[in-house]
Amino acid sequence: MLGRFPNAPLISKFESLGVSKEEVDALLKLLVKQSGVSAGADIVRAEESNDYATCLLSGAACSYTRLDNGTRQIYSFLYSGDFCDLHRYILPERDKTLAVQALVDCSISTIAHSEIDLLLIKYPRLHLAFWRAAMLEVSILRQWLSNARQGLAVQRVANLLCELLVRREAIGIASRILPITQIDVADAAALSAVHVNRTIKMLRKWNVLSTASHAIEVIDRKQLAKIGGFDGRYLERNGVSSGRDGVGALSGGTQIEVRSRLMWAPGKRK
Amino acid sequence: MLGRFPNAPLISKFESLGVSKEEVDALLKLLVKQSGVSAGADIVRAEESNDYATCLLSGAACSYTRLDNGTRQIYSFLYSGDFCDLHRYILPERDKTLAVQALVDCSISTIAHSEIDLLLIKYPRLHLAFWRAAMLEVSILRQWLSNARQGLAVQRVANLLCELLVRREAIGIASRILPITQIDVADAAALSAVHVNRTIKMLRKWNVLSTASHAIEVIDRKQLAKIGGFDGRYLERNGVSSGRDGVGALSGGTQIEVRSRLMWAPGKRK
DNA sequence: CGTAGCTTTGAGCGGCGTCAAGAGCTGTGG
DNA sequence: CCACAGCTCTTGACGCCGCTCAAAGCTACG
Repeated sequence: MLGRFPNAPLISKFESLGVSKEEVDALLKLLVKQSGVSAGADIVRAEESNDYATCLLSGAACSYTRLDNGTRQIYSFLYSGDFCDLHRYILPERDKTLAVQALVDCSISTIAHSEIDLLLIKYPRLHLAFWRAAMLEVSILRQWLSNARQGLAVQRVANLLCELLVRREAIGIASRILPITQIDVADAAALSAVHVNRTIKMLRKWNVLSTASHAIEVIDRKQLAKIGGFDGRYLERNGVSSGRDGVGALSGGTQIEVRSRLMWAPGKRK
Repeated sequence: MLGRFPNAPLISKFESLGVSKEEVDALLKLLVKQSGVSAGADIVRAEESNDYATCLLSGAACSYTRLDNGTRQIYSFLYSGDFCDLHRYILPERDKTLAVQALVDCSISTIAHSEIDLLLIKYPRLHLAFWRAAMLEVSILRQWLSNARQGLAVQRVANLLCELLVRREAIGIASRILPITQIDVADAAALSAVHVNRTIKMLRKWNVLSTASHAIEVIDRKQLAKIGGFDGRYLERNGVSSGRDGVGALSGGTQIEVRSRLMWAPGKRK
């Protein structure tokens, strides 16, 4: 699952952000040291400053902070091709409490800040792409903010699951089984784990999720999008609407079950 | 109040983002057509695409969307020197429902997208500053997300008022009377107007806000920051911590009452 | 086969929304 | 100068969603 074309998602992402193939290649050449991170471990640790940036090559992660009372607040999900800690390049003195944790087994790569300096000067379109990516993050965060404040628990959970589905598809993973624990969902939707469970129970009763216990498997995506009020357009990287029916990429789509890792991540999580 | 040095906040903002005086001047020369917007009117309208960007020279505004049920969702506040619609330059096909509304009387100026193209090429540090500003927005949105999900209404309102205080000071307004209606606070904190009122009532009883009815006047800023769990560092533009006591710029500070417009804006708001 | 972590289910409660009504302030038109 | 309209602010009663506490069943793994 991990092998084959580890750089494909990164390439397609940057091309959709307006970067030429030559420029992406220049970036790839500097992403040298690859390494693995097991599920539950931190990819970027809080209160630690690096002189390099980290790029997620495969797997899935989340950015989060740990509050005083111990709760983990998830702010966003990261997938193949996403940089984890560019804020530490551009604003090194800020967001020191923000960390990134692997949700499943991941492989990552790093690039020195000094190399980025040179890249930006040499390739203005790459520079523009980074700005675009930041603006996309703003857009996604607005969506999360809206989702967090508005509506019932069912809507919030449904919306979250829809985003996960679409973002996984964007990098070529078509499984309808989401490799995420209910606790992760709780921290991302800002609900208690108990109530997330009750909510999922309802979605199962409505035949939107599979009744197969111990896994989150989406059966009826359209219904899920309807419940969550999900509009996938905010996720499309190139900003060009694909002209679908208002639920983003959630219409049809073939499915290739990738059951490699679905639940029960060993998790050295605290 | 508006006159004198209309560009001062913009200059200081971009200088703190690492732009040289010469580059700011180049930007200023292109910000030509100035105009006024009265309180309650839209500065940027939803579902309208422009070929220019708008910069707020004076006053205060908020970015928002209108939900299906009619509620106004406020995502951020804008002050002097902030650009209102750069997302339409960098991602023209997205966030079409996002609008910007003047909270008080404002003066604005515009710059053509084509001019920005040229500026970015000629002045890479300006380009970098725009990226930095976007990252700052991400940082602020994370704070709002955290604030929206965590804690009680009192904390959320207190946190919001603290941000308003600090951001107004950052552009030289030292008044402790906030020119904002309780309804605006409600839409920004995602609470009902009724409950915001009750919350303010409590803060008044605790001598954190003035009991002077019909205006939000902060008396005890330290207490307010404590209640709201406010850490002003996320607002500092240059990213360099000023080494204060953990409540950002909320320590002391002279006050110059600027009562020009405080409440009871006529408001053609729907 | 025991332990650790995730999931499931129940009981009770409290914060915040909703609905409703009234009062205060401002600007407008007669 | 007064009346009116249209805000915003204020206050009360009531109901519900989601949190907390608590305990038990499942799955994986050493």
